[in-house]
Amino acid sequence: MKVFNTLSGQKEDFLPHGDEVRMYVCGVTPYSDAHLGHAMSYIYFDAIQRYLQFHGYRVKYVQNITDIDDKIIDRAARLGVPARELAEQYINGYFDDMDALNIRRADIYPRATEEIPEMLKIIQSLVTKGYAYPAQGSIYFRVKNVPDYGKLSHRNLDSMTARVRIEPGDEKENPMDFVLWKATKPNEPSWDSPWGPGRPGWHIECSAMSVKYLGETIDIHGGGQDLIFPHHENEIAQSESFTGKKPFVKYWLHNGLLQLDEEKMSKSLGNLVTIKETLKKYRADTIRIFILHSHYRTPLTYDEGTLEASGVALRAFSDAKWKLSEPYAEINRSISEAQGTKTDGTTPANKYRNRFISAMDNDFNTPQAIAVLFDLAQDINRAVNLNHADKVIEHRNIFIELAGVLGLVLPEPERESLTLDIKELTEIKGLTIAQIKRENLEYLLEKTTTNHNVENTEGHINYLKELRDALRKDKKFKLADEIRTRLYGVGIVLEDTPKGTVPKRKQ
RNA sequence: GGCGACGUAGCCAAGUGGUUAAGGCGGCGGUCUGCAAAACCGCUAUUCACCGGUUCGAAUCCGGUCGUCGCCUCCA
Repeated sequence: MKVFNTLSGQKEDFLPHGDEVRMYVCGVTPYSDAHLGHAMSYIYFDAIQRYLQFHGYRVKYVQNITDIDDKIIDRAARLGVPARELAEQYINGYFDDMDALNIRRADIYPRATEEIPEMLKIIQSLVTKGYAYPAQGSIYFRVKNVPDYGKLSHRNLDSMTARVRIEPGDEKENPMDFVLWKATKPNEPSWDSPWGPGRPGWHIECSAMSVKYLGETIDIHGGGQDLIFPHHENEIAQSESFTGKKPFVKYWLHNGLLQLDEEKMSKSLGNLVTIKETLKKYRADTIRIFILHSHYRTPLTYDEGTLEASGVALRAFSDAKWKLSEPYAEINRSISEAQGTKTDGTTPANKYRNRFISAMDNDFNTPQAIAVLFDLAQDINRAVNLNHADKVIEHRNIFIELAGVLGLVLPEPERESLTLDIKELTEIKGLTIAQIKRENLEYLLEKTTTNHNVENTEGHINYLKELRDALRKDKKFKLADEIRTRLYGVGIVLEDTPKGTVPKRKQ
């Protein structure tokens, strides 16, 4: 298995320290709703975590929550609520989003405000060792004491310093020094420290949490490419100076950033689409296919056309997975009972699993992994067409397994609910086809097309379907087709199969 | 200015030295169907931004040009 390591700039063999992979991914600062860029990053790392487990590793996954920082304080002050309360609200929203996207929870979500003692311990040690110095109640990290500072972002102090503007009144020794502990300002949350009241700088929490929960050297540290500098660079400097052990992280994995139009999607630029908004228009699986169909290190552009295409792809996956359900169930059940259905890992279908593994072993190539799913889906459909039940079941099992590794749910379409009975229909239901008057049909179509409340339209749809079946039997195709067309107009597709008509929602 | 990445069909997107350049969306033709839809079958890049070079051989390596993006300030 190979992974691309930002530190070396190359693909390297993945050799974790033990049979448990220790993985840390930078989490969010909860002061507003998470956007699709966050979803992208966490979906990638979710797929990585799932794949590592599929591969046979145990994984210990830690993700921090920066629940105290300038933006939280500003926003809370503007809204007149305590910072803690604001953070709590958006942390809950964040977890709702992650759950809705079927992103597995990390094992531990440490919060900055609950890890202050750990951070102070590290800061104290850094001061003692000369890697940090106090200035006006704050503590700064002394970057020039770290000879290999810049190794992750592949730059050196001189080139960085040349570009930095020196701000007047800056108490730093060197403009590249960064704050470990911020002296408190009036009306801000603060914690006691040996240097007076204050709050932690941003970078220190990750060092503290990583060391505390995963140890002094971990296997994977992930995040967006925008975190490489300064955040991760500074984490390395702090952590390695504190522990005296290198490397702090064996493999640095960074995902490319989501673009909106010509720019990076970001909170500070304000050009974003939140996860909640996106989930109103697209299913979680659709979003996942949209994201995973591009490699994690490549930037991806938010595009509704591409999302729509992902939705179409999802429909194909879903249909392939549920071929054994109505109306195919009966056919396939009889065949499978007659022929038996064992799958033992040496079947021809296993070549798909091997292709999937080769793809994912090569720096988590999810686009290729998804291509394998398409090929599998095609094989399932071919087997269904030929009534080869053994083959259907064998391929379907692998399909479901591999789709699951990518975190795709592919839930069964809800068809039972189409049998709801609606009061207004009962009086019409007694009529025979010969008695159906144009007005009755118009009435039903009107009911269906104007009422977009799903609960109340199911019964209408189902009745229209029955009506249409009867019309088709009577060869009244013009009217039957009109029903189909009108339903299509409100997002209902009627598919006629040899075993009957299946109503489906357009994706 | 420094560092990093990218430019592959109408669109999205793999491939990074060697048989016919994955896969998806869209489009076209066919099978099936009363007609559709879905599914299946076939077609849809002699060519990988452009110009040079290395090589028996390059989309893949090297140099240059043009264009795009990210980081260098908080940011997944």
